[in-house]
Amino acid sequence: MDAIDLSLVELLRGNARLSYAELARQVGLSAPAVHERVGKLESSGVIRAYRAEVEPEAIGLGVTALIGIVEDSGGDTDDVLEAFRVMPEIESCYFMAGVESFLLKARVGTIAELEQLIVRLNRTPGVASTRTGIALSTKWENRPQPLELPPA
Amino acid sequence: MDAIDLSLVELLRGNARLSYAELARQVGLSAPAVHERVGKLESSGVIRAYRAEVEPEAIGLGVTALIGIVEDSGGDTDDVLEAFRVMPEIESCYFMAGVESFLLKARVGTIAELEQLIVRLNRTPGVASTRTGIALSTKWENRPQPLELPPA
DNA sequence: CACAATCCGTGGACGCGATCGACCTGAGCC
DNA sequence: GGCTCAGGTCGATCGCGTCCACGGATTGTG
Repeated sequence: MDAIDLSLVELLRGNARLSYAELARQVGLSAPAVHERVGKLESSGVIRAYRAEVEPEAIGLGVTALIGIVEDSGGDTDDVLEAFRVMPEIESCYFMAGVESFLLKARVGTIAELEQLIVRLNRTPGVASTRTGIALSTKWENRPQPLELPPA
Repeated sequence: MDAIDLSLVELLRGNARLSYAELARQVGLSAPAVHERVGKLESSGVIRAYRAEVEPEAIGLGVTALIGIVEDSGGDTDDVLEAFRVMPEIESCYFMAGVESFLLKARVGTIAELEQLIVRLNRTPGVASTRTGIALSTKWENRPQPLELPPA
């Protein structure tokens, strides 16, 4: 991970569809060299995926909720996790410090669907209680932050 | 937005670097037709961006926090928002229903940087208090959910 | 020190993909 | 029926992706 790798990562975070030729021009290498570097970034797991970011309303997912989960004292955290994993509405899942073991970001089409999701969560073995907050609007999301070179 | 557009969106959410030729094969159209459709999806705002998803630790952002913000009764929400907008550590910003007006997702390199961020947030005019939760681990994040065709 | 091995790059070649323009077809409308 | 328009296909051109052979710097070693 040198400075050129960081530049490549930053460029691809801004626009994942840049051609290798364009990346090469930006970082001052040849296209094959960039191709190889990006390949290594992918296989080493630095770059996990390339995703199109879509307006959620346009695909029928207009309701965003953030849900805190308190675990049962007797529950198995891994079982709870697996139960969450198969719920497609849960887009993000963080394991947290604090009373609430998990914080989930979920997206659904309607409030009714959100209600059903919450019921399912509360019924999940190992879940003691849930606390749901509704996002009235998303000001921004997953904004890539500018990278700074690590102290040389 | 017909079924083919939805397929294109779903394919690009899974892999933003698919070629137009490959997309064309998948949806059963010609490459120029796909090119035009995708162009329209972009300019109509359905597709907002193409981003490489990067392992945060690899770029020195190993600490993730979720921060609830309670606003001052006298504060101006827009001013608070603008103050948040210029803090690059804040990757996501949701305007919420409930006592906490905002929920922020922030990423920093160290706990010390998180401390500084929280201090800055508390000093921001219009902010009455903050409540910070630290993510011990991210189980998954921004998982694209499978699209279902809207009821025809 | 000389040498070999390795890493990381370049340049050339070739086939595929992106993209443009011309043309075709079906639906909606006078 | 005939116009118009939207949205597609086809064909051609040009640039890009990708493979390969080669070269220079760096490092480890007898």
